[in-house]
Amino acid sequence: MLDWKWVRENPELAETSLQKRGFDTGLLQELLELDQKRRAIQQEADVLKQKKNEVSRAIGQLKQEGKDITEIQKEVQGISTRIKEIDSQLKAISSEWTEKLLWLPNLPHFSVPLGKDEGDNQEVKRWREPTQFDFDPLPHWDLGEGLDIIDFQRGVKIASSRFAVLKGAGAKLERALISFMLDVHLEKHGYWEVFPPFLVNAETMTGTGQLPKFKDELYCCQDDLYLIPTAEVPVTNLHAGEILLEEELPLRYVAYSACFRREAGSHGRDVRGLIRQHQFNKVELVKITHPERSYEELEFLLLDAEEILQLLNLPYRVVILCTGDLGFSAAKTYDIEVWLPSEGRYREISSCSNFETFQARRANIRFRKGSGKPEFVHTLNGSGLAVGRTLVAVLENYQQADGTVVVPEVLRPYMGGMEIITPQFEVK
RNA sequence: GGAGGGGUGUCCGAAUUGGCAAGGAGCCGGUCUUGAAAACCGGUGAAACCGCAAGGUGGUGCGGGUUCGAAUCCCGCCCCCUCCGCCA
Repeated sequence: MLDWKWVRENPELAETSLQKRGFDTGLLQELLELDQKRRAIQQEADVLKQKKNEVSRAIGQLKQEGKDITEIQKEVQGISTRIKEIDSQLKAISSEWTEKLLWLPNLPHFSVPLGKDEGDNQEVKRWREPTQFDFDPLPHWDLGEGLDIIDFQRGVKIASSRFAVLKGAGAKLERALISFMLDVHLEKHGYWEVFPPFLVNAETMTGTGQLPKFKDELYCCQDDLYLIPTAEVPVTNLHAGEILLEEELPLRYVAYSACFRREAGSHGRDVRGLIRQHQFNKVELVKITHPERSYEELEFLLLDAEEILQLLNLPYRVVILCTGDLGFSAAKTYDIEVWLPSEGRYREISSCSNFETFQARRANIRFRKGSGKPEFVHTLNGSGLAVGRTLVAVLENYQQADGTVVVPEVLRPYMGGMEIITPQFEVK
């Protein structure tokens, strides 16, 4: 949610800023008009209410003095009726305005490069060169099936397309990656671990910006509950409606969760393999910071996520998303992309964003400076990392000519000392 | 799921025969002090909204209703606690 006072005072700036995203500014105009109407109606209502309150107080006085109140009572009855009419108008226009405001995206930070789509994203860093092979590297789905550690067919059978089953060393590798990532962020980077609910209510989904606009991307359950598309949602909303102390900022959380996405708009993309699943695991970093320090915290967050890939010795690059490719709620986003030999290109494995006050306003997360008025915090998050895609990257980058896969050294303690994944065929 | 109790600010907590939401803690300023603490004095302390301002609206878990006027009365819902039932 944008700072509406600022928008009202700077409508042209808001408009050009939204245009940079390629966002149609018709909605902004509608909101500005509604806002004007709303204020006019509220002023009318407030004057009448003031009158009503004065008269009501006078009635109380007169009654105590034992005087007759029938005349004055009749007079104020008319006012009350009128107030009810205006109030219902006000309520209608206010809720229309509030609902529409939730559809307006965040404004890009000034440092975000101008651009139309992902083709205009700018590479800002590259770590190690793409892995070289003296044989033709296989895609992870062939490796996974050859080693019998990924079962795509049975995933589809028991659920639907875009579901897979990890087996044996594959399941263990997934679990090892989760534990490894959590431990690095806990022990080395000083985050605090939380294990959140995977189902949340509509209010929580609205707080981080998934609702109302992206309802089609979510799995809805009964009882007004939704499956989370990322741990960002429950973790950021932990402090919804709260007033934090300035001294306790920044709050830094790391959370493992399964993530559930309908992928409604991506038919035909990444249909093979584990890259785009309806359910996947992710270790998420979330920071709640002082507004003055959020951008330096974003840089550190990015480094924390990058370090996982460095420890795994996987080649990657970092890009900054241009205005046209920026997500709905973000003011600035870095994507980390890992090298995938089978595709011969880098693929997104982490997205690190600063949302400034956009989510804090929706979820009403504030902090208090001394005894001053509460102010909105800045919220940030980033994948640290997407586990399924990391597993893909490990399989593809660590594969050998015979179809076996070397276990990265840092993961061996989590794999019972296993050094090479070889075919197991426990269950056929 | 059933029965009972509860939900008031940053925190504690009063007011429920309808009539401006007590009091305290905290916080800020001051007096005193070498400094601090304590004490005392004053201020502040209820989201949010409207207004250039003065000020106003609003505000007692949420949403409605009755009334000139609702924390208080009525209806619906949510959450917490205790007990019962069920359950990993």
